[in-house]
Amino acid sequence: MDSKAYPRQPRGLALTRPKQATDLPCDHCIGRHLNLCQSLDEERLQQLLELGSIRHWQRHQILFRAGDLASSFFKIRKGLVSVFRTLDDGRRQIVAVRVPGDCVGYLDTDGHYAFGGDALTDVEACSFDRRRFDALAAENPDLAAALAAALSSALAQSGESMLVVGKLRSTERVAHFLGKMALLHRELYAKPGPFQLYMNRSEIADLLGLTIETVSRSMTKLKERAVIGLIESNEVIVLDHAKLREIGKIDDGGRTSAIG
Amino acid sequence: MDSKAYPRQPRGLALTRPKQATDLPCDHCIGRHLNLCQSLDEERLQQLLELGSIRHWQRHQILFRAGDLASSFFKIRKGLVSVFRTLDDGRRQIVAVRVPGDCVGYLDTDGHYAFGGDALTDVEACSFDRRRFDALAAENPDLAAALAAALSSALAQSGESMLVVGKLRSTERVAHFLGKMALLHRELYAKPGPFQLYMNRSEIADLLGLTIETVSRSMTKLKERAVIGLIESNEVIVLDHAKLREIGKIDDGGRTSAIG
DNA sequence: CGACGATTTGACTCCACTCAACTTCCGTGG
DNA sequence: CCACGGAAGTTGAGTGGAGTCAAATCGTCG
Repeated sequence: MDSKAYPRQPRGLALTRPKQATDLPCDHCIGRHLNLCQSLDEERLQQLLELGSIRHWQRHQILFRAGDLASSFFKIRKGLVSVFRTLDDGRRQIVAVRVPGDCVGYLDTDGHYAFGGDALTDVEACSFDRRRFDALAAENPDLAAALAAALSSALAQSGESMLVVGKLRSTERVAHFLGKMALLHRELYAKPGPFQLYMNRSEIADLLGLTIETVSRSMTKLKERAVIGLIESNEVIVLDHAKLREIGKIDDGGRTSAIG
Repeated sequence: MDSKAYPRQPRGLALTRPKQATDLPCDHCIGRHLNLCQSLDEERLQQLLELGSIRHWQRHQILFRAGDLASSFFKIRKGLVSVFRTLDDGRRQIVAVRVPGDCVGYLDTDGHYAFGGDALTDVEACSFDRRRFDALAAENPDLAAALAAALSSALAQSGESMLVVGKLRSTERVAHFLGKMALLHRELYAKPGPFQLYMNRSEIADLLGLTIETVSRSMTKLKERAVIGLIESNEVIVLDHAKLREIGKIDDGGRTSAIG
């Protein structure tokens, strides 16, 4: 119905770059999900390491493009990656934000990437040949199990995101996002205080299924209610964690930790 | 913000029951996803079969409840299962609809089901002990690979759902849903013609992040435009497949087939 | 028939989108 | 040094689409 084109605000390279993008700790420090190196004997470990090569991307560079041949996937070591899908008319939905330790680019339809992958910050990732990895996994149950665990975790996160986008109001969504980012920050740095969002309003909007204006207004509301404080537009401090979690409907215990 | 309680229309047992709910073909007929019995030797196959026991549920019965101890998961043989999550105030989001061949109840946080599972139709499923299955998978790479494939597929579907719920307008969402259901119908029965939705307006609304009234209005619009026809409120015939896919933004080729 | 549940339809409201102006913040160059 | 331009973000006014509330219709079952 009424498929008018979305003239999308120009999504060119941002001049302002997050101050310490590459400062995000690497996965080995925090050991989240799919620890590919776990419990493999010497020989297998060697094989796995041979498959992977470390690569780097700058913010807003593309790791992989939806529809391209999915020859390899990536295990993030540093930085954040957005996984997204775009409609012909320009509407874009960020499906997940992946963090150090996560894998991206593993999903394919018919051998082609099912989603696109963008570097939200400067990114360092280990690139694995998909075919050879699968072959190795087929002979190493532990590796396969790790993969299944990672996929399970991602799927659970994805389900939570569905709830957020499908059922929460705009300010609730933004609160949810900020709450999850705060958790991520604590997990990565194990310290409270202000933190970077690493995403601009446009990216947050595409993640939450809102517009940049609505995101901005929601942030203002949360600021007015003294739930958060804004150091800069991209730097946030949570003033009332309980309230933020309540508004954002973040189940306490906070075991499911990523942003997805 | 303003978390007023949602008085939710009574979701009791529906008196009207889909005519041939148990008529949905079982997985062995169509071999979708995670074929657990594939490529196992005799001994392993025997072990696997010993883990599973076939169970039955009626429409609107609960397979598993979010938060309960996730002692076992289920491979659907007949029928449809909705996987959902509920907020304290009653808002509910159906995260995925699973079909014969799929597995449900595999996702857990800390050993407890991360989502709830409802029978959308009468359901026949094979129940597996989670712990013992994982142990078997740890020794059978093929099994683990099949599991990973199933999870990958589910994750890709989940991503597509995010796009639908996050970026499509109400009528587009309903069109998407109907298009996917039509595909499912063709896949299960390999024939065109009218088909059952197996879901009432309330369930469709909870799946698409809409209200029952909006779903109803969207269906009326599609009917008025001669894209679909309604035999009964629950029985649909697609009059213009191309148009339906166009409105619902269903990428052609239609390889990704499930509803999730 | 009468009651109830499911769905449809109507009237109205409100939240989020659209369009537009304005502010900030940079960086560049006169 | 300040002027200027561009990009990101904020704010405002107005619109529209989906939600809310309510009534009407339809179908089924007792």
